[in-house]
Amino acid sequence: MSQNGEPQWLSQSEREMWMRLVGVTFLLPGVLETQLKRDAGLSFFEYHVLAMLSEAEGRTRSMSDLARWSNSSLSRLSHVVTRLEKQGWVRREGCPEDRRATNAVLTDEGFAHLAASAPDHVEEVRTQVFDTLTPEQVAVMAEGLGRILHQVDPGAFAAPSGGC
Amino acid sequence: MSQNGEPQWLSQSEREMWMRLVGVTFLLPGVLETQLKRDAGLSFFEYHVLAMLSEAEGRTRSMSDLARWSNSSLSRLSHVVTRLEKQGWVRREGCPEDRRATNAVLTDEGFAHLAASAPDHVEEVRTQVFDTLTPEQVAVMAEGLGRILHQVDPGAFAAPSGGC
DNA sequence: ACGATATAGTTGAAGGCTAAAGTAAAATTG
DNA sequence: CAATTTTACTTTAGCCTTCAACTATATCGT
Repeated sequence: MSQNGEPQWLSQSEREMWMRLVGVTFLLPGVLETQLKRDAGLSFFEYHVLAMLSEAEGRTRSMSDLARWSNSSLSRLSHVVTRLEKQGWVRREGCPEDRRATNAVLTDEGFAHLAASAPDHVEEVRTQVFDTLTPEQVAVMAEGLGRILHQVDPGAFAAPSGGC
Repeated sequence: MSQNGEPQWLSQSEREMWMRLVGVTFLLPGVLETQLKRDAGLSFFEYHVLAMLSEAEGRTRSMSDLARWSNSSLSRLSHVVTRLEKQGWVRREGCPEDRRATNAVLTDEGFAHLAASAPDHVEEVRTQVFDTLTPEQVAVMAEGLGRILHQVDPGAFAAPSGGC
């Protein structure tokens, strides 16, 4: 704990942004998840995992890389991949070169399910987020959010593209 | 589910912002919570509930209003208030005027604990978020996040200030 | 090459969140 | 004014996440 004098409280403008950022982080995932759960039987996080896999070379990533790309701990990812495996949307494969590693592979069924779910999801994202913003706001927010994300986790989205 | 033709996919710029917003919503709460848990024994959500109470008239809000101010469902809030009550930081009081309603009141101990925790928390927020942003970015992001939040939940932060 | 350490991932238990159902009181409607 | 509906909140059960412990393999230092 710090032992300073008066801390530097947030300015009015910072406070306003902060309250809204907290609101968005609390509420937006739930809203998106409602649509996804209803239409695709997926949680927001599960969808994101499938999406990150679908964009990798060979639709394959090592668990560690997939964890980085989906902003999650390895433990959380492991549990979720187990569930996705039971649904037949993902398959685990051992890596021959490094026998500690496991690759997660998006199955054809998983890809088909993701492809079927994507249009409605994107439409929801557009409705909830981008329809309310100007292109200039999108550009500035991309920059600002990028800085925050880099501060919070310098390793986010910084992984190779294929399997192990 | 929609039955349109090709959906309107995200542009490059939108996609970039989207990935980063998802990253921030997934990771930022966890980072702040690590500090809060260590230094104050509070989850990020619990801290936020106490903070919203501390700013209300008489440090009192009805459960419904507090739920709106803390971006949560009534159910989630009810569970959390039960925990905070066990710690002695919040007290429940029935409302005489409307006997369905319950007021949550921040106790003196709760206020003291919040006051003791606030400086470190604000410093962490500053480090993780505001130190990386220019004032112009803060202003634009406040505006953009406000639009998203209003779309996601028009009722957010739109409640009276005192008890029931 | 050997021991120590780091990396990759899984698992089980504990606790928190969500959704659905339940309770009770107020407001509305015929 | 009685019946219905709405509002306010709590509770239970099930699922998900987190945390800590564990296994196995690879790498590093000497």
